[in-house]
Amino acid sequence: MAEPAPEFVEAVLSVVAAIPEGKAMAYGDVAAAIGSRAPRGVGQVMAYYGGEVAWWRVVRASGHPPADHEREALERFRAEGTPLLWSRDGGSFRVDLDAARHVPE
DNA sequence: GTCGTGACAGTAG
DNA sequence: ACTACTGCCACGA
Repeated sequence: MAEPAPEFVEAVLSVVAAIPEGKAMAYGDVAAAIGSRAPRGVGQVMAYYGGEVAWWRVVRASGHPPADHEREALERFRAEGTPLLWSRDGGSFRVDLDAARHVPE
């Protein structure tokens, strides 16, 4: 599998690590924060090095958590008090980026 | 230099 | 709410 370049990885991890508790960022926002436009590249890094960072604070532009990881993410969000928007039946949720969006310097 | 892949984004229906 | 399509960038082969 394709292992991302250390520089790009370091840049992504740095941004993700800078997200405070109760906050969140979209993949596109992270990419923009490092001066790139590769939300997919960010996803690649998370897939390999996500175990060393708060990957749950990185969600899609719609606020949906990463695929196959929403259960883990939910526990983190619930523990950190991240603003969540639940569906009417409570079967699914999404992060309220309007309130939880972290704006890097 | 080209192709396939990906924890994506945005728009259209 | 959903699916489908296109566009984007980064990486390994």
